[in-house]
Order: sequence, then C-alpha cells, then structure tokens
Amino acid sequence: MARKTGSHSDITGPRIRAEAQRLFARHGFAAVSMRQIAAAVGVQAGALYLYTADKESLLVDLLKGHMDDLLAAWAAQPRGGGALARLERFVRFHIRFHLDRAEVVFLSYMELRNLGPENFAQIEALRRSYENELEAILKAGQAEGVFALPDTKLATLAIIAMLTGVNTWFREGGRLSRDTVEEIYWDMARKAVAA
Amino acid sequence: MARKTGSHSDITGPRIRAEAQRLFARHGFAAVSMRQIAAAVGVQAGALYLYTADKESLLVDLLKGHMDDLLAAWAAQPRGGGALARLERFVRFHIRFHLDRAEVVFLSYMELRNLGPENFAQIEALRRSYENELEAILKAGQAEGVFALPDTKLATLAIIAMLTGVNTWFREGGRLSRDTVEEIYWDMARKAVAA
DNA sequence: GTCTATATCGGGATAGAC
DNA sequence: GTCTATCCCGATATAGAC
Repeated sequence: MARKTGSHSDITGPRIRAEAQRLFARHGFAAVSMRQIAAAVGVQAGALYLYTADKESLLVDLLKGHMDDLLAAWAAQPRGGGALARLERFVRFHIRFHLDRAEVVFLSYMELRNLGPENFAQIEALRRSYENELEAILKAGQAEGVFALPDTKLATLAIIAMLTGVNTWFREGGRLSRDTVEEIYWDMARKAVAA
Repeated sequence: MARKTGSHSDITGPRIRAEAQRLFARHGFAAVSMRQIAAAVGVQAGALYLYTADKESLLVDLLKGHMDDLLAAWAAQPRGGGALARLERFVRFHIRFHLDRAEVVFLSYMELRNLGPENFAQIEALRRSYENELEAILKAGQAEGVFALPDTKLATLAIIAMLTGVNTWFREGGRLSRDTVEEIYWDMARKAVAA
C-alpha cells in the first residue's frame, strides 16, 4: 500500500512517530533503518526528512513527549491526603500509566545511549523530576512517622524499579488482570516502606 | 598499538570477548562494528572470525557465560537455614554478584532482542532457573508462615527487578558503600514480603 | 509533499598472501 | 594466526523532477 502523491502533512508526521516508536521498541534504535520506517508508513525514505531533521531527533521527540505526558498526567492526579494515601496513588498511577505505554517506556530505558549529551541531559532532568515526586511523598511519610526508611532516595529508586519491572513480564490477557497486579504491587510497596 | 604477526590464540580469544563486552555495553550491540572490536583488541577485522562464527555468537557467548557463572555461584552458596535466612543470602548475593559484573548484566537486560529465537530461548531458560531459586525460597517462607504473599511468582519478579535496579544508579565511590546499599535493600525486601 | 536517483560512507564476512 | 584486499550490501542523507 505505498502512498501515492498527495498532501498529507498533517497525518504523515504522527504516523512516522508512531511507526518509529513501534519499530524502535521491537528491534532497537540502532537496528532500525530510515528505510524501514518509511516503508511502514508507506512513503519513501527521503520523505521522512520533511518531518524530522535526522534519526536521533525522531527518538528524542518520542522520549521527550513521553516524559512530558508522564509529568502532566501525574500533575493532574489528586494531590491531597496523608503520605500513605499519596503513595498508594503514586503506585497505582505509575503501573497504569506505564502499562498503557509499554513501547515508549521500553525505549526510555533502553535507548538513552543513542542520544547526544545535550538531549540525554534533558531527558535525565525530566526523569529526575518524576523521581522527586515520589521522594517527596516518602519524605512526608518519614515526617509523619508512617514510613521508616534509612534513605529516601534509595527507596525512591527501588520502588520505581520494582514498579516499572511490571512492564517486562505483564501480558494482556495473561494469568493476572491489571487490577490484581496493581493490588499486589501496592501491597508489597506499602510494606517495604512501612514503619 | 596494532598487534604484529605472531601466535596468540590463547590470549586473543579472551581479549576479543572482553572488548566486545565493553563496547556492546557502552554503545549497544547493533551500534558496534566488528572493525571497532578488532581495533580495540589490536587485530584486523578478518582475524576475529578465527575465534567467532559471527557477531551474534560473540553476544551469545557473553550472555550464556554470564548466566552459567551466576547459577554456579549461587549453587556454591550455603544452602541451609530458614526461609528468612535464605532470602537474606539471596538478596546480598544478588546485589554483590550483579554489581561486580555491571557490563554483562546490562547486556543481559538490553540485548536479548538481538538473539535468534533458539539462542533467546536458551538464555531465557537459564534466567527462569535463577528466578525459580528465589521463588522456592518465597514458597518455603509462605509454608513456614514467615512470609505473606498473594503471589510468589510476582513477588519473585518484583524483588529481582528491585535488586537489579541497583545497577542503574550505583557508582563506585559514590555517596553509599556497597555494604550500606546491601543493607538498605535487604531491609526493604524483608519488609515487602513479611507476614 | 512525495517521488526517483544518487552521493558517500561503513557494515559483515571471506579469500588468499605471508 | 594475522594481514591486506575485496565482495556485496545497506546505511543516512540530499538533489532535483513532478
């Protein structure tokens, strides 16, 4: 189904990003060629350069867009309550948000190496902002006396690693539903930080 | 420092694997060329093929060797005691072993995609064996009544993800020593599974 | 906006001299 | 066992026609 001549600038751009995300996640950034992406979209390789400066920009746009979405979605969550309630909200939010975006999450963890230093630093800063959201909750819990943690930064990284790990094995329609998984992980996270 | 003509079959093979591991971990399997590896070793590209059938074999040998080492090292650990003592041993062993081999651990998580189906299956089977070691401990703890887990398989994956996550941020000479990190993670893991 | 064609480069792997 | 030379292929990116 090769695309014939015509004007499609409004839909070709998003389709390029979508196919790039799919292919990068499946085969790895370095293993995917611009020709492959173009073929998946249904245009010729040269046409891609109307929408992206180069291959790395394609990746950066995906990763930055993902981090922006993540921070915006978290900012839109309810904010009140005690540390325990806030932690529960974070755990459930994190699992749901990341399971819904498995491809780009995978990219965010695997393909940072393929970024230039300035792009890398930018993504890292966004990630640190997100980590700080969780650490603030853990610190609040320390102050309230409901959590007992020797090091809130380590606990932050440990919990995020544990939660994001769901993405590596969860399969839709498998043995466990999302809700069940959410429940089980919340149980473990809660106990891990408890006083 | 290009290597001059001579016989070095006994040391060139290991050096090729060592440089391949370093380069694959740093830049990604797909992004590293055989010429780069050869240059790092100090031989010409053609000479690599005296030691490896192709590029993928180089990767497979590294990953399989790592998994064999991991299972052998765990098998050599003391085995007795209650579930809590065994879990503590596993947690400390896992963190130490993985921190000592950051490069190949990184490869084991990132580059499985670059393996053919049969090689992939082989590595996956080894990984599952290792996971089963932890799950057996968790099941024993359930039976003893010292752990309370809705799903031992999930808890296995959650704990391993949490522990392996140390590799993504730990830097030698940083704020925390290995022993401190081990201690903090053991504290969280212990509480996460506790009855 | 998309196409075909191409410039330029570097990849994996092999052949044959030494 | 290593070297040089090379085959063949596919990569990114650009130029210019339509």
